Amino acid sequence: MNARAEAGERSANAPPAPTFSPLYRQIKALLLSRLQAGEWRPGEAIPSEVELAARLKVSQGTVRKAVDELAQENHLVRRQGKGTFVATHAEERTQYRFLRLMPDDDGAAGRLWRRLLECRRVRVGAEVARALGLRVGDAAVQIRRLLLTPGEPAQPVVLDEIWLPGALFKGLSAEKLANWRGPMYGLFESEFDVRMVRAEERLRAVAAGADEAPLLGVAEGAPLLLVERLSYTYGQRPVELRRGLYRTEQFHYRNELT
Amino acid sequence: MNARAEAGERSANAPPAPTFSPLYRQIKALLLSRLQAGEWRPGEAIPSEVELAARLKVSQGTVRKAVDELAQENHLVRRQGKGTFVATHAEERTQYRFLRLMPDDDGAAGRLWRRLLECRRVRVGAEVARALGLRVGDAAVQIRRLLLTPGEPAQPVVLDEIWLPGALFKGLSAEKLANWRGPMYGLFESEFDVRMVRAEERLRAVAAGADEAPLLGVAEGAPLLLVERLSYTYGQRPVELRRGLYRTEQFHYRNELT
DNA sequence: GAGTGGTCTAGACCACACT
DNA sequence: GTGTGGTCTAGACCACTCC
Repeated sequence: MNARAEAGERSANAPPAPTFSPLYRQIKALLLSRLQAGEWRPGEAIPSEVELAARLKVSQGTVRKAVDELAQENHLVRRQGKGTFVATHAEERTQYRFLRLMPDDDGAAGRLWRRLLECRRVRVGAEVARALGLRVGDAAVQIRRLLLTPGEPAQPVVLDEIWLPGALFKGLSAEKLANWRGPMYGLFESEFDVRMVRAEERLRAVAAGADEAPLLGVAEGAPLLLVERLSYTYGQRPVELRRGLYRTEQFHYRNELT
Repeated sequence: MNARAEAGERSANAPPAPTFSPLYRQIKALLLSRLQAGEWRPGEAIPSEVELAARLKVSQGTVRKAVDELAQENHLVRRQGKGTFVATHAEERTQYRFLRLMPDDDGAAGRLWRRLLECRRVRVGAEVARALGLRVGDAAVQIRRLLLTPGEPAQPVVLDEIWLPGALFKGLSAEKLANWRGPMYGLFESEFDVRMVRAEERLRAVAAGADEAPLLGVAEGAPLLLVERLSYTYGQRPVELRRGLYRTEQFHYRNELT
């Protein structure tokens, strides 16, 4: 594809084009579609700005603006002197990008331990189906796990329940999950080619139910923070539903408003 | 000040300057300091890019990059064909910028009604003093209010408790608050020259206490979402502490993760 | 038409990383 | 040294707003 040609069409048309978009946005869209197609893997470098500019027959400044926006949106990571890389959840820098839970005292946040409770294939009900864009009865992987404070005695902090579309996560098993070191989203990237690019969360306060209370070590009826997360991959496609119950006596959910 | 001269010094020094910062960041800092000094009021236009470029003896592109970042950080608002304006909380577009509470069903969010419960001058205790950077015993304004669903019967949704440094909010009274239409932060801008620039929130689930439960129309011990907000003005200076208790049966706290 | 921000270009030079 | 991203410039032209 030649982005410049498209730009030419744009300006050539007499009436104000209804779908006008500047050249750098066309290039941004092109790069996004290549990322979506998996042309470069997470952590890999994309071609340099000068090379992209030469190939697309535009100036380096135009490529730069496109890449700037993609970096801003966490699709790419720029590293001066080295190149521009596809963002990944498997790196120190961006690990737990989506985790907003923080210990009250300290900011550095000693990481939490994981304990897998369950991982099985299920058929989805109406609610999960709607959220993930599936049909009722479609296959899904359901995971339940605990996050606990490190050390002894380990205190449970989070009870997560996760649903993933079965079609995308074919070989996912309890064993794979248990043996994986690092963030779960890193596993999704490397084993299933699913990259989370953004997520929406809805928070509520709820009372602990009879099922959850013992797992979290609280009394039935104790207040818990319910965090419902819907994660999206490229193209606004939802690929993970997560329902977390957080104990917030020693931890809090941190948010920055700008 | 001549930004260019500073840039000259920077490059002239033989050793790598420890405080190196690119020209556009110096200009950004300059503009920020002028905003902080109140040179232009919220909603007013700042000088055009060409004018700033001429005055500062830099190219328009450099000014543009500085303004771009300030717009990104919500200090300025660009309007094509009109100019660049100082951001304000008093506008339709940015009203309730910091309010993340949403009704479950609908996205458009019918706005909530306010009922002022209390507004009085107090001396701050240790906790509030620390948060606001005051000394124990310093003066503060304490506000308590309810947010309720519109219509009849009105359902209480939020119980807010707010502390403001007394020195900054000298003439603030229950009357002023009650008569004000529009967002509270708009009142702070126009009457007290205090502009909220960013905020940090900490969320927890708590049980309704004996004091709050009747005000919110819930049973004692019912789960509530506790939202503690610390708002900052220019220069990382904290100027508001807010402690909100949210009922989340029909509403939720919405957050976007990127 | 005049003035504003928005896009695009081409070229120079700087800062950083690898080799 | 070579190649990468980062900064800065100067100038052209486009899109939008208001008069």
